[in-house]
Amino acid sequence: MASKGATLELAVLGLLQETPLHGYELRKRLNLLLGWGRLLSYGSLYPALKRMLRAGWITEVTSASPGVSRRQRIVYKITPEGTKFFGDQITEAGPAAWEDENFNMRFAFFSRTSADVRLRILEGRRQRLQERLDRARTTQPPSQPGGRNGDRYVTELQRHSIESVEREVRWLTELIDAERGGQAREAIGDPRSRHQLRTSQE
Amino acid sequence: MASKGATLELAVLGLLQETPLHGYELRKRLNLLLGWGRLLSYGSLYPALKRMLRAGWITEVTSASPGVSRRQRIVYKITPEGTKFFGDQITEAGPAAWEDENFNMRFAFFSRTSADVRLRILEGRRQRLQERLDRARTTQPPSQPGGRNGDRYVTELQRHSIESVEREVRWLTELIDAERGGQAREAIGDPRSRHQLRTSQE
DNA sequence: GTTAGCATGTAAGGAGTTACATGATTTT
DNA sequence: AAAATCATGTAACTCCTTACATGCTAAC
Repeated sequence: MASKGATLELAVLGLLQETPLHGYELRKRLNLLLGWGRLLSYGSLYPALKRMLRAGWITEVTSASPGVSRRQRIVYKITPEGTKFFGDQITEAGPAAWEDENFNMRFAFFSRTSADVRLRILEGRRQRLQERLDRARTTQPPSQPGGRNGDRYVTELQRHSIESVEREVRWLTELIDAERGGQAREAIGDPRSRHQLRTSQE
Repeated sequence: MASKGATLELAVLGLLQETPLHGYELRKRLNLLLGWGRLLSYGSLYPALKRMLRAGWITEVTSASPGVSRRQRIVYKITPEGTKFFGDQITEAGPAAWEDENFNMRFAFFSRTSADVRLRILEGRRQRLQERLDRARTTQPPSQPGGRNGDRYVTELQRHSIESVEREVRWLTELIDAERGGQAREAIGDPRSRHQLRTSQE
């Protein structure tokens, strides 16, 4: 039953793994983490938290210690079962991991993913996009299906879409190289790499 | 009632405007037109066609003339009411037109949209993306909300997302310039332009 | 004291998917 | 004759949004 689209649940567990949080704060962080489009609504989040409570992945800890703020809030903590579920899901490098809706979330939690799983997810994602490109390139050239061949705007839209996907493929390739380079360097002790992940200044 | 998400309906009407089609073929064309991700399912398309029949936007024309293929198929034709509805919707240059889910479809039918509406939709879309960028840039720098500041992968994901949006903004700017250039050139009779839409070879 | 933002929820409904069910036609 | 693909649908379900409803607390 919990095999399909547990994206939201997983993201919540991922955040709670770092620190307990209440719903309102959770929503803000989820919007930063997942959402480059629509914002998550409360009507989506709170019922999800209820489901997760019932599943035993999280527990309510009504903020009893009015330390910083005396505002009462319902704080959620991850349970050992929740940690296990998160670990299991995040470790799975199957199709679910490289679908459009899930990939970004999986990527965001890559720090808690082993190197080989990271690599397989990145490669699976690239494969998926590559297939999409192949389909697009073969169905496009002959004649637009929109009646007369080659509506200017339709053509331009498709050109831009293809370019966007190509760009993402290049990005993934760089990341894959970096992952492989990282592994190789770990193995042979070489700190250099051209395709490194940009590290934050510190 | 028909103000919200009539994306699928509109796309169907747009295609039927060119030529009558049956469901199966419609799906294939919609997938090319709209879908750079998920494929439209029959469970979504056929009920939509039923709704549109009830609304009076299309009519069934059971393929009585077995010309090319003697296979019987249900062909849908757009009605005058459907044409009117499509025209009204496609003319509206409001927020609905530059949302993520709708923009591509609106763009795909730009050939049937007047120049001023095209321009307003492109500008609205660019504005929307610009706001998204501003939000992203201001909430990002100080310290990641994910606990310790700057998880490498989260940072990389956000960098790539911002770059993607920036790229789309540049694309829109080029298109806007092209539209304005086109209008200006029409007015003053100058055939030159650097930011022209790529035209198909013919 | 009133506005803005924090905080938690529920009910109704929209939009789509998956899985199922069926059968005709074309290609191999 | 079998397999692929064309073609049309329905039922159950998932996931999410909108709109509503409520009340606290901090800042101006």
